[in-house]
Amino acid sequence: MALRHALLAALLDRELSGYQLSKLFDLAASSFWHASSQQLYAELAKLEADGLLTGHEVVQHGRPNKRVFALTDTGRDELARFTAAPTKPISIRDDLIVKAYAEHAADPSVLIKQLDERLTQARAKDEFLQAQLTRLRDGLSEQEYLATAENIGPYLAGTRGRMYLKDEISWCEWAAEVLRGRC
Amino acid sequence: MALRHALLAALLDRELSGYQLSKLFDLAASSFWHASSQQLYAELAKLEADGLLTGHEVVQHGRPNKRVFALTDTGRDELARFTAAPTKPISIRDDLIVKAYAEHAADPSVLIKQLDERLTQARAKDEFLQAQLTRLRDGLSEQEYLATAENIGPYLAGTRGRMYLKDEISWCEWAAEVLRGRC
DNA sequence: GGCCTCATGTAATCAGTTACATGATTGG
DNA sequence: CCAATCATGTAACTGATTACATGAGGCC
Repeated sequence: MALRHALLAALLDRELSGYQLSKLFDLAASSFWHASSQQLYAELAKLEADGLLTGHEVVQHGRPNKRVFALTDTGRDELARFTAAPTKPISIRDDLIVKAYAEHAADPSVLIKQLDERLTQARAKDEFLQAQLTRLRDGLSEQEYLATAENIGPYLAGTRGRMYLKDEISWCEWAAEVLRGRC
Repeated sequence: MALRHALLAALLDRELSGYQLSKLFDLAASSFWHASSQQLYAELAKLEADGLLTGHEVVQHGRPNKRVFALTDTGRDELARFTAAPTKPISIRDDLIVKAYAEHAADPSVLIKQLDERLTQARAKDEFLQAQLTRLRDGLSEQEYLATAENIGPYLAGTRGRMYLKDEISWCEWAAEVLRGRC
């Protein structure tokens, strides 16, 4: 039930369909949580069955109809309860770091290739995310935005996502450089 | 089988027991992978059954005997194969970021408390990890160490871990400050 | 005598991934 | 007519967590 609260948070002040949520939780697009569409539809059904969400059909023309979901009062309470509960720290579980750890057994060029690939991916994601944050700010400076905006949660989360991506970028650059220097 | 390769990497140039590995993969201590002791013993058994590791009893006096594990040639090959295979990017799945995303529904003071707690944990972990890295360098500067040391893998991985922790520290500080400024 | 570290597991459950599946509509 | 986007799932499996369990020895 880990995705559960991420879904409640995503639906906090808007209604979204499973498909729209699958865009938000997309691996490339999500700064705060990732989930596959299959997992999303399954969890949405559970959340509705548990009374934390209500879904209703939206008739569309020119494209298939959809079901959008909204928080119920119970859902809102559950989200508040979750927020107040102690948070366990996580650890990164990234195969790329394991590969770096095993550098001693690896062909350096193979490892460098992996680092370069990740670097490219991270740069692309960072650009995307930066654009999203800029759009959120809507012309305001960060300071103005954070002081005045109604709902800054997504901006706080997105900023954390960008920090992670920036680390990926600098670590990959640095590690690849170190390895190149040893060949 | 995700822990699998982390275990192979950890045993790359030393023999360790399940218990020693459980220290290495401890939530507070692990810069590159986390696993519970239960999971470790289960995975070690599988790895031995699959012929990637060999275990042998070490008789101790003053404390219980232990079984230490070493890589087999097959295990070493598997690790090389793993390193060369494409690496999927991961996404952070951190409840704390979800809580920040849901800031709009939360009591600010509750969220600030959560950020402060995480901040304290991250600082403690970072100090621990910094000490580990310093010990690895053994008097050398980072540059010297990285240029001359035999096996720099753990240092590369540990550095990534520290970057993550430093982000946690600055993000928690920043977000808490932003929230305090809005009360 | 009680708590901590060392040492190793079993069993049940939960969370997430992978593979497979379907069908409508829009745009080139 | 073919590919892309919109829209929603089922089923099998893998990986990780949680709860429970045991026993020896050292230290205060």
